[in-house]
Amino acid sequence: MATEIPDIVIGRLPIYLRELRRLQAEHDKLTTSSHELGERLGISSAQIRKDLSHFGEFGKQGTGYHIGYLVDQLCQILHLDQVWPVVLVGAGSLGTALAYYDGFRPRGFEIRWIFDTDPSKIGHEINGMCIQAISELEETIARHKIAVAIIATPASAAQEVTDFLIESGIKAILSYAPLHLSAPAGVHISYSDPVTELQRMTYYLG
Amino acid sequence: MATEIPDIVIGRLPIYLRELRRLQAEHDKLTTSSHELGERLGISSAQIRKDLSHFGEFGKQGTGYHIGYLVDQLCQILHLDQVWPVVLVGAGSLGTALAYYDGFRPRGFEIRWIFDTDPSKIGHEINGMCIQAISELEETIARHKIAVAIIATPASAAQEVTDFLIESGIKAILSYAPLHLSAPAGVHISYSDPVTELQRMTYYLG
DNA sequence: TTAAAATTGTGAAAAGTTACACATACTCGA
DNA sequence: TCGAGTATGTGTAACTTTTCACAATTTTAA
Ligand SMILES: NC(=O)c1ccc[n+]([C@@H]2O[C@H](COP(=O)([O-])OP(=O)(O)OC[C@H]3O[C@@H](n4cnc5c(N)ncnc54)[C@H](O)[C@@H]3O)[C@@H](O)[C@H]2O)c1
Ligand SMILES: NC(=O)c1ccc[n+]([C@@H]2O[C@H](COP(=O)([O-])OP(=O)(O)OC[C@H]3O[C@@H](n4cnc5c(N)ncnc54)[C@H](O)[C@@H]3O)[C@@H](O)[C@H]2O)c1
Repeated sequence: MATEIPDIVIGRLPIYLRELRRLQAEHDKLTTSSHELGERLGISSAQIRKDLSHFGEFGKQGTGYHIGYLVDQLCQILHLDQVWPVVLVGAGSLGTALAYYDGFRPRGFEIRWIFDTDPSKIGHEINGMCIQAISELEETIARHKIAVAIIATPASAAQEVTDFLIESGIKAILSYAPLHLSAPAGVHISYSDPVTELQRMTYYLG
Repeated sequence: MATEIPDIVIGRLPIYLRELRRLQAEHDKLTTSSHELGERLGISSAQIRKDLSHFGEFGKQGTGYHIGYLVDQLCQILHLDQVWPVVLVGAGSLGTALAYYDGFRPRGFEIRWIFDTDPSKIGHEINGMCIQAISELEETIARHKIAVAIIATPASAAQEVTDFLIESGIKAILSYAPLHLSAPAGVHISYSDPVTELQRMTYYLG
């Protein structure tokens, strides 16, 4: 039980959490089962049970899982018992949508600072936040001990931005720029590229 | 060689293609090697060779891969020797950013129609496209034989929209709504949820 | 011409992941 | 209290994916 937990297991926990929250919002039922959860997510119940068993025994035979309790446990495991402050770099059309997005806060994240290099954007406000010059990035991250950043710059700037973020102390980056980023061990990077997702699907279309 | 190719292999091909295009744009070198490509992507060279070997022998011993030729082959495999017309559902802040995004076209996709249910949005233009009522969706998809759609509606509408898209003939959907969607076999669904990505990373942060 | 270097494609081994199936334990109603 | 039903947690088997390592081929340079 104390061995290294596979990344692939960690990756499913947020999905479970998301669906449990939906169950909480929909039903007034207090419990669910690995079978119900799996049914709703297209995942086998055995897999859900095995995944959760890496972290403890959260269920009860005959009954299933208490939804609220499991949500709490998953939040603890994923370190979501706090709101993570987030830095956004790139205040273009995507960055602006992200800055206005109200779906981060209730799930544990909040974009609090926005940076850009375009002098015509610096000083303008987006959703109550002032777009700041990149020159202020390092001190902001240090002062507020920020660990999480989102990159929404063009691909051409993304590696340079990444290097600077990491140098400044950022430990997790979600990048929307369509390229692989290099980072030292200990820094976590996720990607969101709609085109690779679409291309993956068109393989299967005649 | 003629057996079923694993999904996980298909999923890496767009990444290879993306990096090959970057190589094309950067260098004037005409060839690359599995080692160079792997180095740039953080993937082992053996994996790249094995992946490609599912589809044929594209390389040359001692030399590596001709970049242009490999790009062409990957485009053929992924059915990117055409531009796929795409329907966008949901003209909110994210949908608007997507509608303006100029990164789709050069990689094989083009958003051509935008649908929404909000009467105050219908009739307005985004990037030269008129926002249309959902009631026109079915006929548009049929008339233009559209196979690909992007969902950028709130989660609460997404399953209903999905059902309608599929009923109308859509075969591949990229959804930004933060929930699992049900679809019959033969319909492909991909997801983009920044929060699950961030949550996956915070697991590793103290 | 020859030897060293580079590089592929691939069979086989290793590692990782998922599915199976069942002992165990709780619930509910008679 | 009992028996039927439900559902967990898990050891093991089956399957999938990655890595290894090398024969074969081409390039390069002496
Ligand atoms: N627009 C979309 O819908 C969409 C969708 C998916 C992915 N993306 C990707 O997201 C990224 C942003 O897309 P966008 O459409 O918002 O682009 P955009 O051109 O509208 O905005 C990019 C912003 O980044 C800023 N920028 C450039 N260099 C910078 C630097 N070194 N430091 C800080 N800021 C810098 C620019 O000034 C600009 O404000 C791109 O990589 C794009 O490929 C966009
Ligand atoms: N804004 C972001 O940066 C962002 C980032 C990631 C994911 N998302 C997700 O993307 C989706 C859209 O986000 P948003 O911020 O653009 O929301 P939004 O509220 O700005 O826009 C949603 C749009 O969908 C339309 N809509 C509602 N029901 C519809 C229906 N049945 N058919 C067609 N259109 C319908 C609404 O009229 C509205 O125009 C949400 O699910 C959100 O969680 C948004």
